[in-house]
Amino acid sequence: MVENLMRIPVTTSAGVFVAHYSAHGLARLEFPNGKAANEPPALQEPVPAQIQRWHKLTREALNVTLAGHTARELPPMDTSSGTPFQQRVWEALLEIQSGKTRSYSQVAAAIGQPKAARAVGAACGANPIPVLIPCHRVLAAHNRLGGFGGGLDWKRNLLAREGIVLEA
DNA sequence: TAAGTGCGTCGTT
DNA sequence: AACGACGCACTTA
Repeated sequence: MVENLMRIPVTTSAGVFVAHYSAHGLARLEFPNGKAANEPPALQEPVPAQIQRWHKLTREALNVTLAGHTARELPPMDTSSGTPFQQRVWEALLEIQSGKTRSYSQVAAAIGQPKAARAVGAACGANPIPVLIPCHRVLAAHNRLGGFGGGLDWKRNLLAREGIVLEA
C-alpha cells in the first residue's frame, strides 16, 4: 500500500508541520523540523483537488487541536502502515477527548488486552499521525509523563495546550 | 520523595 | 531471542 506520498507543509500556531498523503488519505504528520526554515516540499507539482480538500481538513483540525479544542472533522487517514494491533490502539486513541488523558494500561484494557500496556506504548511510538491521533494524551501510571517519540517537550507542550497539568 | 532493582507481560523485529 | 513511550513490588538513600 505504500504509494507515492505527497508532502505538503502545514503552518500552525506551533510551527510548520509536514503532511504526507497517500491515495487513501493523510498517512503521516511530521513535527516542525526546528531546523531553521521548513522542509522544501515540491509545491511545483500540481496538488490534486482531492488532496487539497484533505489538506484543508488537516490544517483546520491541526489548528483546532493545537488550540486545545476538539476538531469537528478529521481528514481521512491512511494507517495501513500499521499492524492490526497498532491500528486497534490508534483507533482507541481517537476516542480520548481533548483535555482528557488515559494511561497506557487503560488503553490496553480498552482494546481488550489489559496486560498489553507495554505493547501499547510501543504502538503509540509507531503512531504516524501524532496530534490528530492523540498519542500525547496517553500517560504512564499515576499521571506520570511517560515517553514521547517527538520528544517530551512536545508532549508537555501539547498537553499544556489542552489545559492538562501534571502534578509533580 | 527520589532513584534503583527485578520481574511479569506482550507485540514487533 | 532481544528490546521497548509499561506497571508493580520492592529496597535504599
